[in-house]
Amino acid sequence: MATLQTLDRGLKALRQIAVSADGLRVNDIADFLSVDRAIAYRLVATLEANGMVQKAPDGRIVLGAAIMDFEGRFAGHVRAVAQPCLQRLAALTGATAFLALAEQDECVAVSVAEPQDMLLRVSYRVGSRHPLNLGAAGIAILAGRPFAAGEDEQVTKARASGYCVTRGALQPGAVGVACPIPSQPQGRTQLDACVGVVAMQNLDVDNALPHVLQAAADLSAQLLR
Amino acid sequence: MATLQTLDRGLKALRQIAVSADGLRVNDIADFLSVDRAIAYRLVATLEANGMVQKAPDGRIVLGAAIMDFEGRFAGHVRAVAQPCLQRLAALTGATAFLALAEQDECVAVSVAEPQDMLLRVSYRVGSRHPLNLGAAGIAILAGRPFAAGEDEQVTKARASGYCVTRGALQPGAVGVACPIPSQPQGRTQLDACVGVVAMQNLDVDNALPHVLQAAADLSAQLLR
DNA sequence: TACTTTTTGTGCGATAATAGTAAATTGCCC
DNA sequence: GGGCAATTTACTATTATCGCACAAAAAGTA
Repeated sequence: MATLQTLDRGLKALRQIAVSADGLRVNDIADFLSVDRAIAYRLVATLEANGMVQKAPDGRIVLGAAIMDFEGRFAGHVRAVAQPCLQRLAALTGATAFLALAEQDECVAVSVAEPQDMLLRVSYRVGSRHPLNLGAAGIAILAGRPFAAGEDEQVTKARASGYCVTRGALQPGAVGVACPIPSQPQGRTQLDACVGVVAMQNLDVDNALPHVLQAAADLSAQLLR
Repeated sequence: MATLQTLDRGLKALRQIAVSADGLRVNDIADFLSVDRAIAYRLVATLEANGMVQKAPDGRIVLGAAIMDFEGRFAGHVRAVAQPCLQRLAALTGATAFLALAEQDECVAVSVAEPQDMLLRVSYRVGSRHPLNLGAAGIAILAGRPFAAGEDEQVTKARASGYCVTRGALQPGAVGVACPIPSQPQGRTQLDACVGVVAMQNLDVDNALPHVLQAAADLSAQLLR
């Protein structure tokens, strides 16, 4: 598949700028791409002309206002794609199904489906957030990332088993089951997201688990090409 | 300043894909850029290789998972830059100062500063959101956008005057003053954001207004270099 | 001040990357 | 299978890009 060198370099630079804590200098970009500084200057100039980056007064290059056009947009897409899958998951497990994304060091519920035929159900508000290291959802997301030194033992265990079960972590009496959305075999992108269900103590974990894993696989296929 | 044609086209395509409701087809991109379809295919292939876009099963091109690297990042930057300015604004007005961004059709509080020396203060939780057409913040953001047919009269008025005052819109007894963050003279990017203050009924609007306007101008200069 | 170093930016010719044509392949609907 | 659209490849002229070298400004140093 034919790719374009100049665009490829520009996108790699842009992403590197995005993930850097306080922006990059032109030299950093040139080093990162292993290209001459002149090229980096022209890449930056083009990114800047499109509003994707801007220069801080001290010369650091940081994200620009045009990034706003992307804020929330992928999450919105994820929500739309995930909804039918979550509804199926909720119906199969009789529990509240959710898809959550990592945002900085928090876990955000992006999409939720509640079972139709239950008298009592746990509701998990879309947009609600909690620390990543709390609850099945956050732990599952961490487990989807590469091993990090000093990580919680629960995370290591969840990475090995592919899922995570917590009881009463966020709410007394609530049981959560979640697993990370795996990356695709040929894909290079990792989603930093998880699917799961949450219910009262009566949740049948053994029944729910395979459905959650299946949902994760389905979503992976749909969201990661 | 020298810009790179290939990168420029790729970025324009990417942004167009982002703002489209349900993705674009290759033909749309070719038309939009006024280039041959073969070029559009190569641009898309490069964007796709970088995970910025992906092809839906039906051929539509939508944003890809790599966009996650940008989600929340610009908002985070905005928050950091805005904080000192908001603290000043809170001190000058004795009211709670906030910066809010539009996200889809909601208004999200991104950064908040409360006055130090007040016994009672209104708190405006970071991350809280409400419909854009409700409250001074949302109306100010709408007023920062170009005129839209059928928009609320309040918005039109706010666009003309450059600010918006609401009483009891979100909470009975609360007064809000907000104004859009203007675009820079030479800039082409619009921020879709607003600054403002919110307080109890005792807010001295005549005193606060110039400070709010000044804060908006300051932030515009800092965020939209 | 003068001098050095770093950072930032620009001409310009050679050349490799791209554009754009046309042709081939694939997938899909009748 | 045949027709049609979507997608990909092959290929060459062209031109956009590369990357050296050079310049200007800024920041540091003595």
